[in-house]
Amino acid sequence: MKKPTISDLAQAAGVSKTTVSHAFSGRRHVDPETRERIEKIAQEIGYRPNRAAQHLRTGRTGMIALASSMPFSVAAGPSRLGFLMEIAATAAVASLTRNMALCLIPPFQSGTQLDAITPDGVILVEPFQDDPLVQYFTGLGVPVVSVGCVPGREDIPHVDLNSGATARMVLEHLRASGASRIGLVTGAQRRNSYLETEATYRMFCVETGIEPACLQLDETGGEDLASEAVAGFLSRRGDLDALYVPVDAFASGAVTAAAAKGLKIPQNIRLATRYDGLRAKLSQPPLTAVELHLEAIADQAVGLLMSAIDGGIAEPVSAPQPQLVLRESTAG
Amino acid sequence: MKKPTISDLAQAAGVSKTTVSHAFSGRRHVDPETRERIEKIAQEIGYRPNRAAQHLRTGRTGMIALASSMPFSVAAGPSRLGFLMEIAATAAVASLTRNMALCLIPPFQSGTQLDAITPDGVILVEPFQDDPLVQYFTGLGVPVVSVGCVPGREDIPHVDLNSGATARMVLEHLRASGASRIGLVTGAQRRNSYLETEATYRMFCVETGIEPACLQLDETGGEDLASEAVAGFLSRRGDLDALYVPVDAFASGAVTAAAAKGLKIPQNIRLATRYDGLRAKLSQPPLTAVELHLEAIADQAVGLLMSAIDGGIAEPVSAPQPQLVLRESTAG
DNA sequence: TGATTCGTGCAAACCGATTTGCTAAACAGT
DNA sequence: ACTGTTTAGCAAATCGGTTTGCACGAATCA
Repeated sequence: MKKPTISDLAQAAGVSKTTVSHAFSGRRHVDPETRERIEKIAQEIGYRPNRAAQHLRTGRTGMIALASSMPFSVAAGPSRLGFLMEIAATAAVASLTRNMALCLIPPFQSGTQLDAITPDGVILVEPFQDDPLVQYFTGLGVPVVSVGCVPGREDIPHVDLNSGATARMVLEHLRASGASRIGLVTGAQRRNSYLETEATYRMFCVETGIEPACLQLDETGGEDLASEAVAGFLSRRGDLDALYVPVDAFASGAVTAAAAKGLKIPQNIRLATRYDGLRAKLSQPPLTAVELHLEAIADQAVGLLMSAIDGGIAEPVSAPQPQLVLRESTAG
Repeated sequence: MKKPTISDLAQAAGVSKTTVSHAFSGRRHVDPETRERIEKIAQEIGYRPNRAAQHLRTGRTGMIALASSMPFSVAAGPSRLGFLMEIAATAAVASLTRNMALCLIPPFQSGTQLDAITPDGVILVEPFQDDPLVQYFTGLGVPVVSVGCVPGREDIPHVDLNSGATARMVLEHLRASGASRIGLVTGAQRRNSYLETEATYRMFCVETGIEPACLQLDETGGEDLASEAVAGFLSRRGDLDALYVPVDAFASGAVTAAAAKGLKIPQNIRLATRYDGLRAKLSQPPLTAVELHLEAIADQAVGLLMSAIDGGIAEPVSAPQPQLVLRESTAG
């Protein structure tokens, strides 16, 4: 009644374990006829290699991990979860087609026991500078790739989110739709997307003669903090007629803030965000956002990680061109 | 430079591998003094047991899986993801504190190779009758627990979602808020929550003399199908003045349908849903929903699974009492 | 013909833990 | 003093694969 082992299969096929192993791995040539016979019998008796035994010998666990350094359930909560989980869903499929399991790493809590997880590699979603997760895994010798560059660690393979290009696209759209004084609201953490966005914004301001207006918010504050802070921001900078708020939870807060101040969107103030999740879609009015192609990005990240694991050169890749999703919040 | 093994540790501590193993597992007594020395040295040399080796010997992978039989990215998409992922987030933490990894199983595609995943146990979220995932894993001898009973498989340990009680609570609230003819919109799949909800609804109708009005929608149709179908439903049953729509994506569709027909919520028609996710919160108007305590439920599910794995008796448990979250959509 | 290669397959070592059976010493009870 | 029991610890078998080194026959080559 026990699961058949390689020995059972070898015996049934009248060959040695070695031959069976080679037949499956292809690491040495075996007679095609023999191979076929082995495969047929394997089917019949329902043989599946024991992962643990493979792992023990090869050192590969057959597992990759997905981690976000964003607070998992706190903070922007369901919203950021959306972002992470869209990636998770695709990554899970991509992993499985490569015969790997995808496991989830909840937010890094000091002293967390990550011992349970010994992945062959890790995908980090939008890590920040000196992210402890990066340090933990690289210290363990586990290959790491990130979605969005790790600031200061350009050596770590990553899927480039093109945040600069995204920012420019959004800013130019805002201007084309009639805005002349555009403000920027980002997170206070040092994530690459924020840094690139800010840099591009400042450049854009210089080019167009806009006086920069930046607001940086602690991510853990979430929507509530944003609605409060943006209200204050709009009071201080009463001249603003548009906001680019990449973090969608903050954008939700901005909508509330505008409403509280009696500002109409888009008549008095235009608003655009980045991640095109439920928040952007269900907002009143719906928010102009950016289609980031998260599915493709997740696929790329998994592919990148695989080649990093296989020891190949894992050159950073660029995500597909982001695309504007025009909605009422920036209607000209 | 290699990772230290149990032999290295044994040698360093001047004992045998056996003693080291026992010192950690506690399966046999070792002198407290010896144990302390071993632990101290383990710390120093950074010893961690090799999971693969443990797995091979014990048959435990140290991994549990979370699967939803709901289409993962299709269908209700981000919305259902919300439901699943709130559970995933908590379950991941709960697993890790038990020194287990949580891995994600994307939707079951025919012929999927789930070989990559050989978990010690599986949590299924709202499975339906004859769910292939149930059959797959039970066939493999992997313990299964579910969030929401598997219809027809009361023998499988589960966290009872109390969908009947939830339905009654919502229905009574709708009536108390002034509705007299309440309709029900559920999914066509045979999930326990739908079945219980419908049964309770019918009973409620008998008790209160309401003529039942049920609509069942294919889940894969998502919000779009719902908005279309609910519009038709409302035309056919022009007398309805309230709807209970447990699936939040369908509830979103219902909102659209009502708007299209010029019906005001809640003045002309009241609307309540179940999962209190982004959709309910961001809807216009915001929807009355039910706080299901998904975090607690996820915790319970993990606990239940652990005892099922350890061979203990895993009695079904009941989720915490659901609570109404009153919002504008059912304002009296 | 003898040397060399190639194709095919086997036996045995190995990966790093857990677990079983055993020994030797210390201790207790009569 | 003798038996019985506990205590502490070790050696070796085991889990199920992968990988290395070698053997043997057939084909190729000089």
